[in-house]
Amino acid sequence: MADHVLHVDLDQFIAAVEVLRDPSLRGRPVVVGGNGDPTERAVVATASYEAREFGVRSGMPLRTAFKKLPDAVFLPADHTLYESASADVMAVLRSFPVVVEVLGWDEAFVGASVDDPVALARSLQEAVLRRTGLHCSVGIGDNKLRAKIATEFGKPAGVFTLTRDNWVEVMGHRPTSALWGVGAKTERKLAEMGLVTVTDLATAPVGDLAARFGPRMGPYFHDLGRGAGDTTVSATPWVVKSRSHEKTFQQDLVSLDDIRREVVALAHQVAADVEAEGRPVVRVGVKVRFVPFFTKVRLMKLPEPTSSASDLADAALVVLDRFDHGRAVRLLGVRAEFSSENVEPNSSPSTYQ
DNA sequence: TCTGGGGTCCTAGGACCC
DNA sequence: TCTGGGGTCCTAGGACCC
Repeated sequence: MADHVLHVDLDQFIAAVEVLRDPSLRGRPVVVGGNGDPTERAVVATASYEAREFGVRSGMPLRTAFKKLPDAVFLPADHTLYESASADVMAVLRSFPVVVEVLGWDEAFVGASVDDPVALARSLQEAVLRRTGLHCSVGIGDNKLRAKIATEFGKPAGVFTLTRDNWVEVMGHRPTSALWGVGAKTERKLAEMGLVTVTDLATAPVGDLAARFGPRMGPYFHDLGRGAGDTTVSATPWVVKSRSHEKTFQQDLVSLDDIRREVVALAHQVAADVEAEGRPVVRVGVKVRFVPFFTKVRLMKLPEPTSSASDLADAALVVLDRFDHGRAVRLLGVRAEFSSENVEPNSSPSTYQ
């Protein structure tokens, strides 16, 4: 049982990996996203600190970034390179006597029973830097939520501790969107209830929250306000529940023949992932983003589980037929969902106050 | 400034059965 | 002929995160 939860987050991960590959990029504004062509339909995956100074942000259309900063270095996203760098980092973390739960390419929870978690954090940072050349920040908490939030206060390359002892002092006055799990939409709905700060949320009657957000989300938001959360750090690999591919077209698709052909192509990409996964698919979904920009998803339960590429493509076409066509299409996606049976159930989440 | 791609979880409503 | 509730399955939509 871990006494401390640490959250390790690589600083500027993608940009930093690109600089390692090409040291001449150091100190220059670097923007990674799409195919590296700033005139195409794509968004910024990462902007280096130098690029951020000019207002370039991740999620921003590449065309917008180009207008703000035409002299930046625009690079294509190289997933293979980032996966490899990520694996190196995780291996360094696992070389310590700790439990490592990977959260994504550039972050992980670390569970540890130690007397001095700050010293452990410093050791992790030093080892990651020495063996991979990458800087990271570390949050220390008494649960995952607090550790995750703490990391933001440690950036860049620092360590910050957030526990029940300083939760109210550090977080109480901040907007609810400072919480991991509260986005812009929820922040606005909470504000409509008069709940603006973290302390407002923490002291709101849980019944009011349940009435507004439902029997699970209401109490969940209440817990977030108090900083309560899961303490379990698990090294068990995550079992994926679905596989999908989607594609935004540089020119909108108009002809149904083109649309059908692209759906079949996406279904075959998904089928390749499904085959690699080695588990049959029970539902198939199709996503269509129509012009100008509204998105619909339709799903279908399959008559019986299958991994066959032609079955998946046929199902995707059946689902595609259920859309109202007539508008141009800017994005198509195909998703395959695996059965949730025969997957060990998640251990019941424990909370820590 | 025209808005990616890959995931997860929760909610609500209709259909259907008993 | 009209009318109960409860439970489960399925689908669409919303929200969030990296």
